Amino acid sequence: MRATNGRAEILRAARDTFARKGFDGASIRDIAQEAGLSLSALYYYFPSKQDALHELIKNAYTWFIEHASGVIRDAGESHADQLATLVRFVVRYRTQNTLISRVVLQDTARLDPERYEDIHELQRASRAVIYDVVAAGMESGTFRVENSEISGRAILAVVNAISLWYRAGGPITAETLEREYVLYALRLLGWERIDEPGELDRMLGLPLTESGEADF
Amino acid sequence: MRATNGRAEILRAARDTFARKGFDGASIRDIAQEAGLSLSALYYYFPSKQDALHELIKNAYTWFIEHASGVIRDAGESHADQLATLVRFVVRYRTQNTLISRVVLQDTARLDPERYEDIHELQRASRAVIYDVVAAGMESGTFRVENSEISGRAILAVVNAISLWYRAGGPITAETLEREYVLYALRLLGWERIDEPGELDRMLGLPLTESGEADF
Amino acid sequence: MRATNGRAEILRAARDTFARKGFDGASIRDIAQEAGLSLSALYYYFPSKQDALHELIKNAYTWFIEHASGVIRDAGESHADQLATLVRFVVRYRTQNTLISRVVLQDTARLDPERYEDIHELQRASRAVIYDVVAAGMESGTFRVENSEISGRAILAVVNAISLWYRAGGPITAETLEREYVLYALRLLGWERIDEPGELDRMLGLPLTESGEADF
Amino acid sequence: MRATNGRAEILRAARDTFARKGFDGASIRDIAQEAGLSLSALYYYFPSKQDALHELIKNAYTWFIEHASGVIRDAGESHADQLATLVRFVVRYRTQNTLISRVVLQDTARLDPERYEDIHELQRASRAVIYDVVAAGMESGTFRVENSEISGRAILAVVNAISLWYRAGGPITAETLEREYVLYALRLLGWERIDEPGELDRMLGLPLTESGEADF
DNA sequence: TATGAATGAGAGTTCATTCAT
DNA sequence: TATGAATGAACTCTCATTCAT
Repeated sequence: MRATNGRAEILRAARDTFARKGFDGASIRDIAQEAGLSLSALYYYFPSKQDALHELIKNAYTWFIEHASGVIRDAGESHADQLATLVRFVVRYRTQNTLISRVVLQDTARLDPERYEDIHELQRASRAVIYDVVAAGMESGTFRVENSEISGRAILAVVNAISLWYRAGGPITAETLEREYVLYALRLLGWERIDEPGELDRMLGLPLTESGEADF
Repeated sequence: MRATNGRAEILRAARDTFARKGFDGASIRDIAQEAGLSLSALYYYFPSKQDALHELIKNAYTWFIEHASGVIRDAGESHADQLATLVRFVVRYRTQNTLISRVVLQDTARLDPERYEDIHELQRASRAVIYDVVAAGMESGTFRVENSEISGRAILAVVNAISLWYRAGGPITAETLEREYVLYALRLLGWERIDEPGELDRMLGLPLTESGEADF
Repeated sequence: MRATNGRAEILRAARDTFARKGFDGASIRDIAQEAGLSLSALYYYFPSKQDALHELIKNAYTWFIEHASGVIRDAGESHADQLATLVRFVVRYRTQNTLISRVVLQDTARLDPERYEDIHELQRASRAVIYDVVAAGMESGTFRVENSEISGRAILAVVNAISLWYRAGGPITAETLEREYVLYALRLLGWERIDEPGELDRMLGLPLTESGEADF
Repeated sequence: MRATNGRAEILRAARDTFARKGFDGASIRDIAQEAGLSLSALYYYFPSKQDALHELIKNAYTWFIEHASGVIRDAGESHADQLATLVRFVVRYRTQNTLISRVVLQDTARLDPERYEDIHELQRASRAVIYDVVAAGMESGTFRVENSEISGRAILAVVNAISLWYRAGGPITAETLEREYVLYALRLLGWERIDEPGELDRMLGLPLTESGEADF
């Protein structure tokens, strides 16, 4: 008899297998083996491979959106502080959840149109979290860029790419990334005070209780 | 002569099909249909699906590396100018070659170990083009960052992501991206002069004869 | 008490599902759903799908044989009257029990050899009911046919086919069928008096207390 | 290398296997084995199991309809002769093509709605062949029944049932069936002259060049 | 050059069935 | 009585690939 919970175990196995081989390259048999279950057991919990992928991606976006809002709220009134905290939060998330991050990045396009619908909305909402902070900073005169979507997307591109190459225990630490990416993001947005002595360190000292570790 | 150039037609079909469905999601039959050829015709030109992917990716990297060096050379001595020109070149490449860009980005990981070997080298060389400019700029005091790999990778992440969302004819033009991304890149590297009046426009006026359009 | 009589409910569900999809096309899950029970509940009552089919068919034949004998007995001494009454009885049965009739007709051949054994006997006995009346009529000079099996089987073919196309509420009523098929059967057997005025009506007026509706 | 024609061989194998096990009970592997081909070879010729069934049934109805019309034409003006010839033709068809007959009878209901559409039309047309003769005979006063559909369907039921029990080489010959069924059919329709001496023999002597053996 | 025919392996999925509770 | 969880075998169908022509 198995100790672990079937459903969660399968999601974990699916996540790992998709991350390694891609959705189409991962067979249901691969996932079953990774989960230590029989092939047909997967079908007891998920009606199809697509459904497993959908749940994985949905959970990831949902978790991210829910926690990101709180993180910004806790960062105070300053738009620069909000953005810095958000970048730190995403860096932590991406470094601590490389596998699901990779799946979301590379396999969302494999969802069939039907199952992509709600994910599309979540994607929007997820991107809006950063776009909104940038837009607010633009209006308040904090950030000097012309288009919050383009600049927001640029910042996202940088942090999202982490999942493609980052490896825990490698030469580049998560802490280094946190520091550098906060610096890059604020420079990119034209917030010159980031280069004043102590300013970057102050931002890295802002409270960020969220560990960034998702529980699925 | 051009009518049914088998080999080229197949590569084009493979590129389009891989871009749309991913390597594992694309069947050889899909490619044959897209190419307007019979299944077996593909095997006359390519011993396997992996070989087609390999050739596609190899061509892409080779073309990029060859042309990028020239682009930098033509940009003159200034490291800032070199970097700006390089960014402009990559933006043009990514906006004009979205399909092959997508394949390289999403399907390089599907190459079998054997065929990945030389590609790995090309990837390195390709990244080195930008790392080297950044490193040179750091040494000369032009750029104020601590790590050329981290900052170079950040810039690459921004421009490479273009292929994931950019659509010709969409609301955001390639010209806009060129301007914004040059701005972001130089700000990110701490080159403050980019925000002086006229400087960005001057850089966008630098000669860049390369169209960015690859011929495969 | 009747609310969820498991066994009976399952038999009903199996009958309906087999009728609609055929034995091999019907899954145990289909039946469970139709019965409003869990999959495993079926196994509490029936050791296998084959057993459910077997019981269904056995019940049908048994019920038919038991009641048919009585019907004939009640019809009096005349072989023509006996046959007419028998035809009427079968027409009623087939129109009122289309589902089980369809199952018996189309799925008896799906019984495995072991379980077919006793059914085979019941089939024989069931057919013998009509063969015997025809044979008796032949001996008494009432019917002018040469082979009671061939002619009996012909009459059976007509009435059995009802289940394949008859639909309650459709343009052709059960009463019409009763009248026409009695006429056809007696004509087919060469009993010319059926065409004398009033004779058919008299026969349709013969007592037939059996409703034809089986209770399984 | 195989001597036989792939497509035809597969149709034959499908026909035999469906006849023996039913559409849902027959696996594609069964058919492949029966055809002496690999599993996947079947898919070279037929896109799906449903398509093979559809083609089988379509061919059968088409062949029948095409030949039946000619048979009636050759039978002369007499509606009784036409009907007798038609019955003889169907008896021959059913005794000589038991397998495809069984498939048509038992597996037409397994066609998916889409593929059933044109078959439905063919069924209608096929039944109309006999309904039309009966109706014509009714109008001319030859036949004394009230409803051509009901009586026509009754005659069809008798001849169609042949495929369910008839076995070449068994105790009952095809010739016997031809004679008996012509007799039954005409009696059933109230054509009393069939019982005049020599009449039945004359009818069985009518020309019927069609062998009844279909070539698929 | 190019194709039609064929194949073994493996894909996702469903099957009847079992068993501990 | 009834169920949730699980399984091995089998299902239809698609895969990349081969080969004779």
